[in-house]
Amino acid sequence: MTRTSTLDPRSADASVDVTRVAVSTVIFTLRRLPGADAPRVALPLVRRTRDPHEGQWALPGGWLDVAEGLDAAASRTLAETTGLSPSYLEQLYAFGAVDRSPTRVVSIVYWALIRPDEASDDSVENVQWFDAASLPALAFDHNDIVEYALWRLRNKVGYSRIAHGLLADEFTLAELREVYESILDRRLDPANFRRQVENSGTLIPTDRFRTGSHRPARLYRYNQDVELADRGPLGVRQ
Amino acid sequence: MTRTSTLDPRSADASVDVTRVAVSTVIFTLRRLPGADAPRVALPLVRRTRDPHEGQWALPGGWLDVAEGLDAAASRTLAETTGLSPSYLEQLYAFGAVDRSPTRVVSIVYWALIRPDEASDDSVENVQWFDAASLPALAFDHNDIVEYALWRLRNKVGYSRIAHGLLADEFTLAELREVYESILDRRLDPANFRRQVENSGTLIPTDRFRTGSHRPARLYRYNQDVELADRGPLGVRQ
DNA sequence: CCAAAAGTGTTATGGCTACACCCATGC
DNA sequence: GCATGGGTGTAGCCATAACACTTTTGG
Repeated sequence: MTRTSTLDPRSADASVDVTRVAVSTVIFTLRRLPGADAPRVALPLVRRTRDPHEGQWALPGGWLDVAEGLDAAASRTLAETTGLSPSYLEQLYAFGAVDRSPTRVVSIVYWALIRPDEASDDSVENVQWFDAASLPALAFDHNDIVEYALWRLRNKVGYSRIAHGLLADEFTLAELREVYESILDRRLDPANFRRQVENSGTLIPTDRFRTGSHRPARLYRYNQDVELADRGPLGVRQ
Repeated sequence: MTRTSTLDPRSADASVDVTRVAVSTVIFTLRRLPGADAPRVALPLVRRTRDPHEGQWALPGGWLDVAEGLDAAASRTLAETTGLSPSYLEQLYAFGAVDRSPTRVVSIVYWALIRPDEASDDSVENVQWFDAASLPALAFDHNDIVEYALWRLRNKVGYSRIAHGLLADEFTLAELREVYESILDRRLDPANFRRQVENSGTLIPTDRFRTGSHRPARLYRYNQDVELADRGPLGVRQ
């Protein structure tokens, strides 16, 4: 492959009048704040160290490499900027307004879920976790993007089983219910929730129990035969 | 704005090692075939006149201009290649597999609906309407893309009111039901369909009736106050 | 024993489905 | 009149919601 340096789409030369393709990801997890009872939706942001919006917080991402697919680019840029590899990753939307950046950038945005234990806090430089409900002013149009991702998350939790992407392998029904309650921001009836999820066939009961408080709760595993979400005819393409 | 000709992303020079951004659209309409009872889902394809897959049928589209948003590019390329302007247009997915084209192309794909009366057949050169259920082998990964768009169409018709995008301003309940039946490929109970759609509050009854066969059927209009589909916090952005 | 969460049972409600039935028009 | 689609009524079914109730642990 020949590559002329001046044509490298990853160069930050603003005088070059081309459209560049970036890939960003909105990663959600649940965080239990010290004083709070219910966990909250949180996401990691990266402090920008370069000119457009330098110093402001932005979604993790990077330029699309000429020799990699979109999904691969999302995974790679995510790992490079935050060190995270999500349990669930799905394309969200392509943002391409002319004025969303000083230079012309089309961003293919992904959204992802990560288990709380995988969200290694206080590790990588320039990365910080924020409460999704109270974000600062982000770089570019990233506030809008997060808002849209949150909408998709709340929507999708209603008709698919993505909530499992926020839990460890084994979990109690109360923990699963807590995930739904945090995302939907309303209480669910424990009795009805149990029956719904039991009848869905997505859970496998184990012989183990979570002890420590009151009556022990049975631990469940996720039934891998049932997909997290119906993505239609799109498989692991890209 | 300065533009170096060799950097023009719209040039078809395959030796230039950059990622170019294209915009394509899957446009659906309903066509009543001569001998058939029920209308069928149909879409227009464009015969390729250039090298990659020359002579094969492909989705209408074109290169993204540096100074236009994604939605605008979809509308423009659609009008340029087919002369159509849809009643409903929504982003579908960004396709960016490395091997989907000889040169690296990321395609932002839209899907659209058009009313049968607007689908001016036999007009534009190199454009032909195909039955969505029996397509030939298309250029690039366009067969997969159409399959995904059909999946989205069938999904979305279940929880939104996009079916109106395939009808004229005034229509009978039987005509609206026929749209649903064609997309979902199954019969719906006329009585239950009537009640469902009446209770949804999306229809405004008029004083006019469709005559010509048997008992006249009341004509309805679409209630503009209710959106065709909930797109979440994304408005008319781009 | 008591508090609290785990887990079960029961009833009401509302939407959907199936289908019987009446209405109005063309022929 | 009669065939046909327009339009209404109704009973069964099933998922959900609300909530009373029992069970099992920690303290």
